[in-house]
Amino acid sequence: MAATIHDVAKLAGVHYSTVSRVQNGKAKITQETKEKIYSAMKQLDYHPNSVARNLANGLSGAIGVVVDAKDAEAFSNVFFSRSLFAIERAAQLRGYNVIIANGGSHSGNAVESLVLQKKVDGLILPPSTAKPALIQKIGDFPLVILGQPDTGRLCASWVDNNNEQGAELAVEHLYLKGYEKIAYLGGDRKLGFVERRIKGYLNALRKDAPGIIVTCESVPEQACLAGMSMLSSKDAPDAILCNDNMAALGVIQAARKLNIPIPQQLGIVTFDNYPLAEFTDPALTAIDIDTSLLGEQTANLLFQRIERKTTNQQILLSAVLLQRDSSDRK
Amino acid sequence: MAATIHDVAKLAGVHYSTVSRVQNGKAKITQETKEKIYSAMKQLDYHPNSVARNLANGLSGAIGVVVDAKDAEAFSNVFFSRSLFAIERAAQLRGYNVIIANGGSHSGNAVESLVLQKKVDGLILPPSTAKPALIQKIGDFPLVILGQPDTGRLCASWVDNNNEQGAELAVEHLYLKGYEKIAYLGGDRKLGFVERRIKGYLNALRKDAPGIIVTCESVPEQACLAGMSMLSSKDAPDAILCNDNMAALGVIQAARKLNIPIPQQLGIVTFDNYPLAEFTDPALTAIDIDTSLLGEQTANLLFQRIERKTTNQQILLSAVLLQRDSSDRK
DNA sequence: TATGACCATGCAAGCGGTTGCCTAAACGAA
DNA sequence: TTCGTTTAGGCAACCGCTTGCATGGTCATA
Repeated sequence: MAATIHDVAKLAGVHYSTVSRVQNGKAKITQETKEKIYSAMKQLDYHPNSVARNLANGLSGAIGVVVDAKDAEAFSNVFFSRSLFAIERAAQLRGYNVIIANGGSHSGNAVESLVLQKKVDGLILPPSTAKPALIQKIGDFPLVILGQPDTGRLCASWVDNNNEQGAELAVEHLYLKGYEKIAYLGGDRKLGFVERRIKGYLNALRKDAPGIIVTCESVPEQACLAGMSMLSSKDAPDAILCNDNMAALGVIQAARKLNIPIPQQLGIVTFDNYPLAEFTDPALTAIDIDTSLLGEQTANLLFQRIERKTTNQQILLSAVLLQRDSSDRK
Repeated sequence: MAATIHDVAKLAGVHYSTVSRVQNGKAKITQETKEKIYSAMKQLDYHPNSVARNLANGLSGAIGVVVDAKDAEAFSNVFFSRSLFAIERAAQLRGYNVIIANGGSHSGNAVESLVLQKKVDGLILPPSTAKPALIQKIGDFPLVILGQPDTGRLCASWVDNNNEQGAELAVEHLYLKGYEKIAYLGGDRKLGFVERRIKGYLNALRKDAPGIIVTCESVPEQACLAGMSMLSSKDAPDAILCNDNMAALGVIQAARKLNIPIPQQLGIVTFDNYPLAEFTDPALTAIDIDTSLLGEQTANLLFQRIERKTTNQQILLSAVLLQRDSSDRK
């Protein structure tokens, strides 16, 4: 059986509350007493029981990261997993554990159970789970949304990358490279981040340029079809900003079928920098986000909320452009 | 303040131990009493405090999944994240939470703190973390290794996919397709699973066939170099079994540079079925593993160990071959 | 020497549950 | 009616730690 605080106290010849005080450091204790206690701890290989400690001070010592995944793919989602990595690191630094919970279709329940059963001190949620009803239900429980919520008037903290600015960056880059007619392909406009990307795209277009926007399912086949029809129309674009890597793959296929050389006659920039993007032929110029910073900021915002009830904050992180071959017209 | 068991008891007019008994279901309680209690619970929106419960019965209600990652990439590793998904699902089904912990370089410490501070009831470790010293240190604490440990004589449960059989499957497939001289490219033979794949490869080669094995760093550039030298040697292979998707990408590049058509003059099969593999040109025939089953089995083995101290078990899951274009010679 | 200030440590009441033991009520049999 | 059994549910100790309050000892000042 593992040693408890009582064993340490007995061995050190002090009351167990003294041991507790030495542990938490807050309270003046004689150097002599401290040393007796430390040596007893060492001797017994004492480690405080975190469950008991949490019960006593009404905490759980953990934060929950909720995923909204029907299948394993959401977990493999690079955006999610890289952020998770950063969140975990930030949490470890602060002494918190990270509990991951998949809600799937009924993530509301998973969330409620985590909160109501006091399993976590704070939550990180995806926008899809952070519905107003839920937010209201759990009151002012500390939570941060990882991504910008679709419902505009949501009273909550969130951290997101700046999709609008990312799209502007992409369009400006294409103009700079001498492309003149830029289209947007892919995504589902019902999704908030897609709409924001499109907004940025439209913002950055030249005054007189018509927006060409075609949405499609996020698989290469669909994007290829959409790309072929776009590229063979009479006013075909000479550059395409793709909503994701799957769309970009489809466009590459379409261009290949139509014998349009990339980047000479068609420039491509894609959102997301999945490992994939680097290894296509040609390699894809990508709008990348600092997922590590994203996760770190998210976690830190949450810790602030937990430890001293700060007000809600919203953070937007700028995207950067990774220049690769698909838009590198000399 | 959230309602406690005492509030429920008071409202229902019974002793709080009775409420506890109704909750856990074990004990005969009059229907009438039960109903009073249920209605009080509903009225107060009572949810048991899991921390208190855990303290009382000496558990933590969570399992730990340890990752050994220096950077975010290990988290994005499809093998890991898909397994994690399945582990989480299995855990949720059993009422356990999943705590993820990244050890990084000193994962030993993370593991110890989880165990010694009673934060988890069981652990899932990668082979890199499951060193004999650690295993010994935490005694017979329930743990399962996700992957086959490199140290042969390790007294522990583990679950892995059958790398040896996967390699055999690949070689047989290539022979069946009419390829005759099969090489193995990629990987680091210091890693146990690479060695096991190579063993399977050698097993399946025809009696008189010489093994051609070239290892290299797992990036396309290195694999491309290795592939070019292999393919331009005087006894070049007509098929290559790649240790991973990066190696396969490199081989595709090498073949392209040397104008060797795939699959007509060169067949390729790769280990791992990352999203990437499907979208190369040509699409890669891949040795795939059921990561979902892998995670589920791992979790279930752990729960068995936690709930009734079963003996250690080792499970090997068979790999399957996903036929795609890169080996599809008609 | 008496007085108060100060400080290290002991004491005990929680935190919110679980569970072994005990009791009183209910019931059946004689 | 009486006694023995059964059993629903009350009682209280316990899980291991935190923390407000009480206490006794030390020291400086008057």
